[in-house]
Amino acid sequence: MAKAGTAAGRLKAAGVRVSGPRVAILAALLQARSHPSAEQLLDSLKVQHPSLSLSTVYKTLEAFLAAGLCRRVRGDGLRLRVDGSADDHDHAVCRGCGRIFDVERALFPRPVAPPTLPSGLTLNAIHLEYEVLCPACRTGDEPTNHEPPAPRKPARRGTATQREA
Amino acid sequence: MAKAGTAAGRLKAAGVRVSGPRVAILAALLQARSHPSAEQLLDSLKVQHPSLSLSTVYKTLEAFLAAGLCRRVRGDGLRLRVDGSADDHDHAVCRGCGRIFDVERALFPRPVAPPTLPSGLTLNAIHLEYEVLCPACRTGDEPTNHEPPAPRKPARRGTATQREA
DNA sequence: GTTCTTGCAAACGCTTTGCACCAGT
DNA sequence: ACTGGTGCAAAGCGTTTGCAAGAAC
Repeated sequence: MAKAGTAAGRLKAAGVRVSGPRVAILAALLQARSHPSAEQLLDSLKVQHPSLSLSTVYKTLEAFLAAGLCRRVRGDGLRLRVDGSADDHDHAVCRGCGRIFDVERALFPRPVAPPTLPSGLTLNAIHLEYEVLCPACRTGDEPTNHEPPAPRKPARRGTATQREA
Repeated sequence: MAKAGTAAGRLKAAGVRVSGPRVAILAALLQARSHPSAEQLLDSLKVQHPSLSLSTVYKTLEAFLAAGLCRRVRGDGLRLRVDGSADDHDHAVCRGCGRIFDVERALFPRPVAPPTLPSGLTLNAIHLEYEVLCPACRTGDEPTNHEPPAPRKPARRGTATQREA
């Protein structure tokens, strides 16, 4: 039986069927400092698992998400990004390059839950996200693209007063 | 010259060229209680502007975003949703049906900004989002889909411990 | 008259799905 | 032996783009 800390062990513990691809994907996820997209995961695994396909990555991630083995990150908008660490923390997204950084939740002391939301809404969770500029993007004033191959259409157009909610 | 409050007036004030479609789209945006997607906007305008095309809606929204006439909302994930009201407020997204509700910012008294983020990140903005259950989705325990035709793959799978960041 | 917008159609990127084969239990 | 994961290819959805005709300035 696999040791508790290993990827295989975690899979068993979560009740997901163990397989080569799954172990590899989970391992990559756990050791990833970035918050990889499906394609980034595939790329990082192509060397050891040349036969691995993108659809397997997606299906596997869906299984992991359902099992609570990773979390979905909002990030740059229109692409799936996952977070291998299960513990609660917030995210800081760089406006320039789209990279996602982990932020200790304690940094932003959040109230215990706002009294009542309008029109009978039941609060489920509060999601907090920091929009930041990372060191690399700050020095070079212009968005210095880095890690992620830049999603479909991230922060471009330095023209006018553009804002984001 | 168009009156200040009208859609045409706002367009002029924002320095965007005025045109039939633009006036119509902005008007629809301003009076929309929901936070429409591009396609929802198109649908709501098809009656009065049958020739309006989806690509025009997208291009127009991009112009509006750049001019600060509306804001992008994170919402349900993989679809563009816009918010016609320019003033600062937060959003509550229903986990069941994906509808987006406005929330007064005052409801969540946010600290003035956390001191420092890790590794030299410069704070740009803090985004706050409530994950809620709306009255309709709460009574019918199962996600009672409503307004938006349900995006690609929103909250489904009642199976396991699924979570979201 | 010049510049920008419109609308069509086609391309695009990311994600999902169907299906036959294969591996885990 | 059975259930469920894998990989391929194709479809799907929302969005973007190229281009010619037309409208705003």
